[in-house]
Order: sequence, then structure tokens, then C-alpha cells
Amino acid sequence: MAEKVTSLQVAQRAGVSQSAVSRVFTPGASVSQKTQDKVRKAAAELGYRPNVLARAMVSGKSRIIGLVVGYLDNYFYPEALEKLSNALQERGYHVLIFMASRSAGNIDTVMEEILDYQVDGVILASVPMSSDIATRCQQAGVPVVLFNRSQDADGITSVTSDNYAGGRKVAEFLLAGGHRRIGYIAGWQGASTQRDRETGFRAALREGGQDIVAHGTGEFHTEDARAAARTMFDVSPDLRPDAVFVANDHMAFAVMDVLRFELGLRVPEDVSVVGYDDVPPAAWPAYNLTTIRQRANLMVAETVDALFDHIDSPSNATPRKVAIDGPLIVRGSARLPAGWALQRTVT
Amino acid sequence: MAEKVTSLQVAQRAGVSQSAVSRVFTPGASVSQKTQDKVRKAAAELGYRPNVLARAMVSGKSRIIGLVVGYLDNYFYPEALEKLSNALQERGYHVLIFMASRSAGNIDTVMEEILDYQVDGVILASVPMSSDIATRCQQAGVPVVLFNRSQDADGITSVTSDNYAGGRKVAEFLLAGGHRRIGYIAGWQGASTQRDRETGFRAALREGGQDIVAHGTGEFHTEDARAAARTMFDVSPDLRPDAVFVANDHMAFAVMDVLRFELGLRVPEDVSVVGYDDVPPAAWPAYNLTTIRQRANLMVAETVDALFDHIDSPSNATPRKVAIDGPLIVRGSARLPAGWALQRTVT
DNA sequence: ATGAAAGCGCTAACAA
DNA sequence: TTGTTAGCGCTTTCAT
Repeated sequence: MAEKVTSLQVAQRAGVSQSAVSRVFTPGASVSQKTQDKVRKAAAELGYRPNVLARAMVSGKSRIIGLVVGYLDNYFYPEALEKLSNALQERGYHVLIFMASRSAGNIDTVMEEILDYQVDGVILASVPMSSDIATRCQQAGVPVVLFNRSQDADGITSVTSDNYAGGRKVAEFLLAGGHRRIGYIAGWQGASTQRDRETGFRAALREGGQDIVAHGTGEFHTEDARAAARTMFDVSPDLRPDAVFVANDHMAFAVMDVLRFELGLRVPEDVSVVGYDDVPPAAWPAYNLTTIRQRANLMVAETVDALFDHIDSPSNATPRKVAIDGPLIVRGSARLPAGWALQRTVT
Repeated sequence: MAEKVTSLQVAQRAGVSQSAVSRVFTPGASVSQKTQDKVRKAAAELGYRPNVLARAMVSGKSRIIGLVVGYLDNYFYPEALEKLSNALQERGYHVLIFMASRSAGNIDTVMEEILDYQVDGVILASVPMSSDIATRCQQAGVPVVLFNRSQDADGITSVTSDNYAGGRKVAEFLLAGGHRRIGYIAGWQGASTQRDRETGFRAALREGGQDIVAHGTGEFHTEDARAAARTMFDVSPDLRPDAVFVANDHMAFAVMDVLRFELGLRVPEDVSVVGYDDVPPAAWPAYNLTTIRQRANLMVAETVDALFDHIDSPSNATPRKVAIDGPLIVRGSARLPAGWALQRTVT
């Protein structure tokens, strides 16, 4: 069991001062090649590695980013988390996870904990009360960026897909497909993603001379979505919507299941279904869901960029709101407008 | 923007020594009620919170657990991660994520990084080369536990489901269902989970007087599983297996898709399919997959227990290998043996 | 370019 | 119970 090796030990073995060792392991320091070599050799022999925590104490930079996440059952988040973590790792940072779920105590506890760790920045994803947390982090001088959620008023940086535009695209697609009775199953109203998707959707619908004929709320949860689907579709055929836009894929799967397996309806022959996110199961043949793609790679890149802008420039980085356009991925769950080609998606 | 508040400032405002403040925030310390009150009041007024990093430096305990994970696309892992993180949070610890994926540099880099952070313990999940890493951590004096993976030889603690028993259960179920041509689609051979599942499966099959008639390898990846399914089932009907056990759900979905949507076979009428893990999509009606449940809650609890045993007792905690039995969840993807009841699963 | 010295914010003996 | 005193391992002036 290798004992802890300190810079002092390396210094002694190399016959230099302790600060020399520190310099060798500090990117922009001034050390002679000779010292460099001696130190590196000694360090290698001893298996020395700088202690990140000690460095953090004196430098004030922990190289830790706090990621606060509410839940991972929407499969967009595991994907985002993986990419986020990878991107941060490449920059020499690491992700410290904070679950802000129902089970884990209240949000205030999480807030205090995250500050205790002296994180260099915070990313908030799928977190209820995002705005409160964000504000408190900023007050504490910790850069924050909201991932896949936005905040209207204040100057908080956020990265989302262009949910308004996405909602519009779905409406236009459904309109073009000749649908006359269009329904909408919403997510949690507290989320900007939900609100923007719905706003864009309804705006484009109205421009096409229609409006939604049915509205349900799934709260982004499977069970609620299921219930909403039953209420919306378990009615006489002439009252039944011929298409439904579901605020995210996670709920759309549940809705499709109710439609096909509980109500015996065919998708898309009887009802067209469109989702949002393009999580992996959307491409699975059993669902083959038409949906708006959230470009996780781009969203992550923008998030990391924005975060480091704030970290690198103590105060003069201006808050930004990035909305990334995502394409409509046309699969088989919605009737195709005349002239539209079915998109073969490689999974 | 609140400035950093130190224990010294709190001490001055409360009119006590700095160590008094420290004691107030140290669980098992001896402080009078009077001091306690004064300090807490001053701390509240100043918005003071102990600096975890400083504490870590002197105490040698960072309250950080390193979680090394290879990928999150098998949906068993996001679930596990969420539960793990919650369980650790309850104990005052937090999870620092290290992605050991293809993209992120080699495993050695990850190893060094994880040690740099002075983590109190390491959990390895779905990581290639687990054994190497585990050994190196132990050498560095950092407790390790393998999650959902085991190591035969050495004394490394691991927590898995009882994969051998699980494999047996599947075989017995298939045998009871009257299947005569049973196939197996394997996961990555480097994983103990794969090996144990296959070993148990074949052992029970042999006891029933059969053996697998077809074997494919999916490597735990969707695409490979798809290819394996094509090879195995795109043959003349008399050569075709009438049942297949797929080493995990993630691959089983892909196999079912190939069977139904590419080859036009009915499940379970033409082919019975059984998976392993019981991830959420297995319960979705579109798949309705019969599978062995990995009890994530129990596995997480055991993992955390084992880890803290090692953390709390520097050296005399004995390595353990926990294998948690998981039930067969009978759904509709496999033909029911006479007398077996279909299990209604609440999703 | 290098060493000496002063802490970063805290805990842990040690006295009192 | 309390205050005083050492450091934890490192970065960072400040001299040299």
C-alpha cells in the first residue's frame, strides 16, 4: 500500500527546493530544463502526484464542477451527463454529482452542500427551482449555467434547444400532414422547455388556422402522461384527436403504449404521435417515433464554453441565452405529408 | 456577491476561539450550549459554512467517492447512479464522476486523476479493465468496490446480482415452457456478469437434457446484438431457435426489433425472448420483456455498506463478494409454461 | 531560475 | 469545556 508522497519528499530526492517541485507541476512556471528533469525523475520514482485538494485550497480553484440533476429517468439526461463529464474531463475538470430529487432532502440542503465543496462552477439540469439555486450560486460568486432550462428575467446563462422553433416545426409538420384535430400533452409547467414548446406549437397552429382541440398534462412523468392519454383518447371516434404532440419522448412512449395496447388504436393510421428530444428509444423500431432532436453534443459544447467564460473572467462575462436549433426527425409514428420523404435513421 | 466567510471571522464575531467554531461544526465534539449558541448565531449571520476542502486536507477524509463508469447507455446504470448518489448523499458523501469510455483517454489517466482527488473510496461500474484499476486503487490504499462486476481471484469486494442463479432460472423457465431449440446471445466476455449468466444458463439447460443450439455475441452493444440476431434467426424455419436468452435487456430490445420488424417473426409465438436486468423499458408494453430483475436498491445498499466498512476500518475489513438473488419477471415475450401465471407488472 | 517563508481554512493534540 | 499551537500539501510572493 503506497504511502502518500508529498512534493517535499520529491524535492529532497531531487535535491531541490519544494517550490521547485511545485513549479514543475504548474503549467506556466519558469524552471530550467535541468531542474525539470531532476524533479520529474524523482517524482516518477516515488510515484508522486500533486494533491488536487491542497492545490485547490491555496489557489482557490478546485477543478470541480457541481452538476445538480433532478432525475435521470428521462434518457436525455444520462446521455447529456456522459457527454458533459467527458467534455469537462478533457479540460481537466471533473463532475461532482448532486441529486436534487424528491428523496434527497430539500433543495436548500443541496445548495449548501454544493457551496461547501468550493466548486468552480455549477451546471443545473432538470432541477425544480432552478432559478432560486442559480441566483444563490451567483450571489456566492459561483458561475452557473442552466442546461436544458431557461430563465426569462434575470441574467442567468442558459443553454437549451430552440424549443419555440421546435414546437413550431411540429405544428407545421402536422398541419402539412392534413391533421384536423390536434392535441397536446404538456410537461411540467414550471419548465421553460415545456412552456416554449407549447407556445411555439400553438403559434404555428394558429397561423395555420387551427388550434389544439385537446390538452392534457403529463408533467414529464410516465404515469401522468398515460393518464392524460386515456382522458384524451378514450372517447368516441369523432371526438378523438387525429394527432398529438407530446412534450417529450419519455412521455410519448407512454402515450403510444396507451394508444396501441390499451385503446387498440393504430399509430399513425388512427393517430399521429410526435415527441421531443430524440432519445435513443425513439429510433427503436417498436416506437419509431417522429420527434425533434435535441443536439446533445452541441448543447454540451455550448454549456461548457459558457461556463468557462464565466470561470475565466471573474465578473465581466455577460450572461447569454443559447438556443440550439434541432431538426425534425421524421420517422413512422406520424402520417407523412404528401411529398415528404421518410427519413431513414441510422441507430 | 457574498465573500468567503472563514471560521476565524465567525469566531471573532462570536467572541470565541477559532477552534471553538470548528468544534461546533464537528459532530462528536465537546462544546457548551452557550458557546454552541453564540457560534451558531454568528455563523448564521455571516452565512458561514465550513470549507470541505480545508477539512479534507487536515483530516485526510474528502467525503468524495470516485465513481468510474464506462458508459450509461445500458439503462441499468443511470438508475444505479441515481440511487448510489442518493445513498451516498445521505451519508454526507458525494460522487465524483470519472468516465472511462472509449473517448476519454486511457484508463491510466483516469486512475491517476482519481487518486489526485484524494477520494475516500472508489466504485467501479461497467468499466473495462476493472481488475487493473481495482488493484491499483488498493495499492494506493483507497477502498474499492466493484459494482455489477466481479473478480474471481483476488480479494476485491464486489456486488452483483446472482448471475449464475439468474441464468439458471431462465433456463428452467424456458425448459418448462417446452422449448426445444434454445439460443443464447452473449455479452462482452470480459465481464463476469456475462460469463456467470451463461454458465448458469447452460448448466441448468444440461440438467434438463438440452444444450444451446445457437450462440451469438452481442458484446452488450445494440448493433452487435442486432447482427447476432440476424445470423441466428435468418435461417430456414426448421433450423431456427424457438427461444433465445439475451445476456441483457439492452440487447434484448434490439433482438426483438430484428425478430419482429426485420424478420417478421412473432414474439413469443415464433420465438420466446428473455432478457436480464429489468430496466424500465422492459416493462413498456411494446416490449413487455420477460427478464431477470437486478435489484438495484439492494445492490446499491450493499455497495455502500461494503464501501464504508472498508473506509471505516483502515485495513481489517475483509473483502466480500455479494451476489443478490433476483426474481424472474414473467411478462409476455416468452411462451408461458403450463400452469405459470402471467405476472402483471406495475410500471 | 531558484529558495525561503508565508499562508489557504481547517482539525487535532496539548494545555489550561 | 476552552484556547493555543501545530501543521495538512500546496502555490505564491519576495528575495537572491
